[in-house]
Amino acid sequence: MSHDLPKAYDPTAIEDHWAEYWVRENLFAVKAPVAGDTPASEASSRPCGQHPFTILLPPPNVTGRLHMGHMLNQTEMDILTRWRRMSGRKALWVPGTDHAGIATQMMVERRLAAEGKTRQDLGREAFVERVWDWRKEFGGAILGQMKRLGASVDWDREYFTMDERLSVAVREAFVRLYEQGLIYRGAYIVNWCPRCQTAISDLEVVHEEQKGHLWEIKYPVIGEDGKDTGEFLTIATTRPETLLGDVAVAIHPDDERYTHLHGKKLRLPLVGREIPIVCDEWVTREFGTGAVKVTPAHDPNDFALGERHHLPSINIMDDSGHVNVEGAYAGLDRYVARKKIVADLEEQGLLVGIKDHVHAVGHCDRCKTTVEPRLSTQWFIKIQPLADKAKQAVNEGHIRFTPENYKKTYFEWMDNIHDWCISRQLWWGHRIPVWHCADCHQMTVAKVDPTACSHCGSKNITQETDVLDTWFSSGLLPVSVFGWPNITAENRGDFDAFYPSSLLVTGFDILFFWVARMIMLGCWFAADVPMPDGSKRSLADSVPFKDVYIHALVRDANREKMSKTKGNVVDPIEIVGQYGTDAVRFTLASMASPGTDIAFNVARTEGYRAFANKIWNAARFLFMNVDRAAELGIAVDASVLGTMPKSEEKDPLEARWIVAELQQTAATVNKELENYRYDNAANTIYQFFWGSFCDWYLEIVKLRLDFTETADKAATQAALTTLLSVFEASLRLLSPFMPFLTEEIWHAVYDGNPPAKSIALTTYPKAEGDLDQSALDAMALVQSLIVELRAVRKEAGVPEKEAVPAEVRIDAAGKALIEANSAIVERLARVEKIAFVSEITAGLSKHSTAQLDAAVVYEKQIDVAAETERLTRDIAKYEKGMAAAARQLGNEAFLAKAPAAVVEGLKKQAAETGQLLDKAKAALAALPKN
RNA sequence: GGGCGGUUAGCUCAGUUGGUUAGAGCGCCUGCCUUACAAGCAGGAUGUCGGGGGUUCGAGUCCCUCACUGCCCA
Repeated sequence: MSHDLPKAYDPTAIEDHWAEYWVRENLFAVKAPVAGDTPASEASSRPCGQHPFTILLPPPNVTGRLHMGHMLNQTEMDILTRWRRMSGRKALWVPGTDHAGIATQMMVERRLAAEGKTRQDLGREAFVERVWDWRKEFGGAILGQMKRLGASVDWDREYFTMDERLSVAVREAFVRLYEQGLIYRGAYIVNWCPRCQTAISDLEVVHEEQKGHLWEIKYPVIGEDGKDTGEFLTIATTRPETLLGDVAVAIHPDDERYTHLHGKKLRLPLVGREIPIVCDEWVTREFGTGAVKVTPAHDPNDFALGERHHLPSINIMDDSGHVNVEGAYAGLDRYVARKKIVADLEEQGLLVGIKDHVHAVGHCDRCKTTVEPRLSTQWFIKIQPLADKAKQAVNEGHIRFTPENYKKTYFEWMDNIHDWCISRQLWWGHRIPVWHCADCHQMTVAKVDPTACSHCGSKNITQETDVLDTWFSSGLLPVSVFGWPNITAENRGDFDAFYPSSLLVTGFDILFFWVARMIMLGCWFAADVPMPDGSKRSLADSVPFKDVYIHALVRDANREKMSKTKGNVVDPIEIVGQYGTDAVRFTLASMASPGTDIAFNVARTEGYRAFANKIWNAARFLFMNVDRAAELGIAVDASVLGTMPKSEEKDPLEARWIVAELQQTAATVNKELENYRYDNAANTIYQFFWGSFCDWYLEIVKLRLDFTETADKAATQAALTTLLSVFEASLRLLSPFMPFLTEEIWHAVYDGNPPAKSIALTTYPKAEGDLDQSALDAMALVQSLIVELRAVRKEAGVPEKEAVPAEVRIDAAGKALIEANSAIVERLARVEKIAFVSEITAGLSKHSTAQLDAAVVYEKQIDVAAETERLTRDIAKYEKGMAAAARQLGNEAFLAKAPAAVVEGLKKQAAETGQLLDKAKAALAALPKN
């Protein structure tokens, strides 16, 4: 690595190289501890900081491409993982993908369709093989993108939910739950997607408000004699086509309009079937006509009502949403059937009215098809026992949510949880380990494929065709990636070391899909794994993770949700190509305030690319000086690198100051990261690097870098040493946020002989020892003088390059400080000589702070108008401040009740403002009148 | 219908348990190619903290209410 850096920072020139290097060198792999390595006694007595930091990547869909949400998610995880690793903890980040049942099957079916084939043409086995082929070829895309972005994961541990070892866990979990009586099979109303032709869970249904109609239909009342009485009962429905499956009409028992109809029967229009009128308090009298048709096979509420009244269920639709009952509507699509039925009703004079009606309609999360509630035989998990445990885990504080609000959302859902439909009518996924016997019709549930029925011994058995919901397998990941269920004395090292994981970082959109289910399944199954010492595992040790950090959504610059249809999707890889990974990461980090959505604006990214460039150029400046020093035989002692820089009393002010600033910055960054305040942490570093290090320290240190023959070589060397050590520590501080840039420069700092393979393996800066407060105070005064002198120069119209004499009024201590550092003031404020006066010479325009007055001696006429405006504005500001202070200080109650420090502070401030006000008034009065 | 949030500078957002006269970045205006950086340097302007009421010595912060707005669940 050479000190020769191009003038402008070009991320594309360095990023690919480091991304490949990190993977190739396998830098972030964490070896599996040998079982018994961590005896229980040690495990429980380890100080908290020594626990490995373990984090699981929320598995992206294997068919997916990286989007901005992934990048935010991964940036946050990478920052924390790199930070923890550098802070001395063993840090393990496990990556992987999930098999995405429906999405992947769809993908492969689409390819088959291009060949003019269907999956049925291939048959199940050949089709699944095709999916594996597809996965081999394309399934790595999203992880490839992750590699490019430099995620510091352990690639040796990459998982895929269909892997053999994870499939073993899925089967084990199913069998155990079944044996515990928590899995059952039955005919219930489920959400059916007619396009995907599978059941989906409640969570996979997206409800959308939609304009529809409320059709009012007359049902003829049948008399005692079995003939129509001529009377009608008018029902209201949003789905007239399901009339074919009606088995009753329900009214509220107390609805006086219909009391006379109790016990009567109706004739189902178009069908002719006799159906009863039932009374049920579930009916809302105010809705529609107060009479509702009951179709148990096609509506969950009707299903429940049907159960209560022992009504039959008539399924009128097939898998694809077409009418499957004989007659005029047979084979029609549900919406075609609706039209025809409405038309027929109208023709028969049974259609009373059509009203506009807005209602929520369920759509398939995956393909947006309107979901059909449909009676079918499915597999369910009896969720309550698992939910109870999962609630307890959060209730007792074993799992913490950030932001905390999500705890409430979690409980809200857990308290209203329904049994989980886990079967899917797909071919791609974990096939349910149940075998049906053709002879005794019993089911055999087994971990190992059986050859005979466990009940009658018949060999005439066939495996269940349904597969499991993908979330069933991803819900098991926290236990399965660390070896469950095979936790034996020999191979339990991973589980002992890494379970429970430390943290889960994810979006709120999968809080229920995944987070809640991991908690349920994790608590349930881990509880049965004894602790390393053989003792029973507590709930605290059974949870899948200790912390959950929920991040927000990445929106576009106008705060709109990104969507393909709107065309406002920002492709992270594309943006990274333009601005560099580091700049995009920093953008996301600096805006990642918990609970707030991120409006992604490239203007911001541009700003952080500029930041990267700033650091790049600071490095160039440094190297230039190191090289010049080397020519004179001045070398920097490399032993100061890699540590927390220190300063001594004898060091120049700027050296003591920048070290103190670095201390403060490191302390703040560590604290903010501890609290998941990526935004505060990033902004603090930005402020330090640019606002303190570059704007002030570098400018001052130029004074010390004297390479002339007469130079004080020791002083130059000391300055260079501080410069380099602070810069190197700053790189380490920034590294989790900008890993590429810092890696590149860090290697250059060591000129090809780095003490480690990567900056990511060095030590994170941490505040040490006492803070040099006097240096901070002194520098603040020097800075304020420089700022005022610059301002006053500007107002006096002094050309930028010209140095002018200055006048300063300040107390004795201040004078001593400024005199000792006059070279700094002269260089940065561009003044040639400082005269200390008891009063600024009349006629010079001056600037004042509470501590000092400053002016420059310059011939140019004062711009009276501008000066008048400025002073008038200042006076208004000070007067407002004085009024506020007077109001409070004049209040007896305030003086009596407010803390002394607040009162003192206010008094001091009021006194300072009073002085500034007087000075401003005097200055205004002294302005020449025109 | 139930629940949760948001409303602070032109834009995007901070603002810890109430405490001194409300902050940042970007953008904007002015002047500078000052040998690390024009992706830069220096200086500057900008707010009835959504409206109303209350508690308090003191409210951007706590309570009530209204308005607008976003999300989740049914």
